[in-house]
Amino acid sequence: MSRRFRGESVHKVDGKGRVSIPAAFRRVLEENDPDYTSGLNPNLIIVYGNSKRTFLEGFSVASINEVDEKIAALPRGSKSRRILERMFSGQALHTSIDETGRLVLPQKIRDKVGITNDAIFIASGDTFQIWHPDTYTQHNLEIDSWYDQQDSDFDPLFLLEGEDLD
Amino acid sequence: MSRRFRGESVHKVDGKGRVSIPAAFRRVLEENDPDYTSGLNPNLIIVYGNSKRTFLEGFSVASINEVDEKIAALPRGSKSRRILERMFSGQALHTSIDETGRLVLPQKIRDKVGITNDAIFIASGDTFQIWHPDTYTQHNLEIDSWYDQQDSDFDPLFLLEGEDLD
DNA sequence: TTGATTTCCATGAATTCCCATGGCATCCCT
DNA sequence: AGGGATGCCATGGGAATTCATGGAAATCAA
Repeated sequence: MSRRFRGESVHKVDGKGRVSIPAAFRRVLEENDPDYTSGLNPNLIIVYGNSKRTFLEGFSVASINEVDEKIAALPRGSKSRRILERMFSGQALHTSIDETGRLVLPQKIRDKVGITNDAIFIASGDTFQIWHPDTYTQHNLEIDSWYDQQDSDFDPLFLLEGEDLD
Repeated sequence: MSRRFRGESVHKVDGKGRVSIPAAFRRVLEENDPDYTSGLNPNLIIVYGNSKRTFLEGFSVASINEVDEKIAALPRGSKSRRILERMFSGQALHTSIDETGRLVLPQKIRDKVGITNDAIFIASGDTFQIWHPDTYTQHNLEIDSWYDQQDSDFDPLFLLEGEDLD
C-alpha cells in the first residue's frame, strides 16, 4: 500500500513495557520489511538517540536501510559520519512486533523519554514518533499558539506555496 | 480523466460511521490512485487537522503525494515543515472506499468536526471537503456576507486577474 | 534462585465483511 | 411510446474478524 505512516493515537504501556502499535502502522512496517511474509512478525528499529531527544523514532526496515546507505556514503572518519553512526547504530534498537501487535520498550528507553503508562504514536512521513503524551502536548504549544494568531480559515497548504516562516 | 472533483451532496452517516461518498468523487479517486485497478477499492486520505478545523479534507493518492513531496522539499526542522508534517502525517488518516462505495469515519474524527447523522461533501479543486451540514451553512453565510459587500455585478472571475485579497 | 523476559491464552470493544433492499436512471425491445 | 429489465447507487443489519489490553505460565540470564 504505502511507505508512509499516517495518523496518531494513544496506547497503554503496561508494567513490562508492552505497547500496542497502531494497526495502520503495522501494515506499513509489514510492507516495508523485505523479510516479512504473512504469518511472521515485522521488524522495526527504534532510535532513541542522545540525551537531548525527548521522543523515540520508529523506522521500518526499508527506511533504516536507506539511512544506513546514506551514512555509509559519507567519508570514513568524518565527524558527520561518526555522529550519525553513533545515533543510528548505537543509540538504536532493532526489534520486532509480536503476534498480538505489540512492541516491548525496555525500561531504560522508557525512562529516557519519560514514558510511563501511556504513549502517543504520531506518523511523520516514512517514520513515526513515540512520545509521552504530556511531553508531546508541551512540544506542540508553540505551533498551537502560532495557529491562534492566524485567521480561522487559514489553510496550512498555503505554506507550501510561499516563503518559509520566521 | 480528471483530477478535479465537482459538485456537492449530502449523505447519511450510520452508527458505525459509514458514509457513501458521491459516485462522481469515486471516479476521481479511482483515476488518481496509482494502485487502483478495476475491481479494487481506491485509497484516499482524510486530513482532519488541528482543533480549529471544522471540516475534513479528502485527498486522492496522487494529490497527497504531491503535498508530501513538497513538504519533503522544505528544510528539515523548519517551522513550516513541522506544521505541515503534523497536519498531513499526524492529523490524517489513510483509508479506502469499500465495495459498496462507502467510507468509514471513526468516532474520533466525527466528533472532532461535529458530524452526526448527515455529512455534506463539497468538491474543492483536487480535494473535497466533508462538513456537518449546519456548520457548512453557517460557514457559507460568512462568505455570502462578503459578497454582499461587493457591487451587485461583481464577477468572481475577476479574482483570477489580480492580487490576492487582503 | 530470583528477577526479568518471552510466550501463550483470554476478552470486550471496535472494525470489517458479507448479504439485502428500495429507489432511480438507462437501455432496449416490440 | 410503453414497460419491463438491468444496473448502479444509497443505505441497513448482522456475522465474523481484528484490535487493544490484561494476566498467567514458561523460559532465560546472572
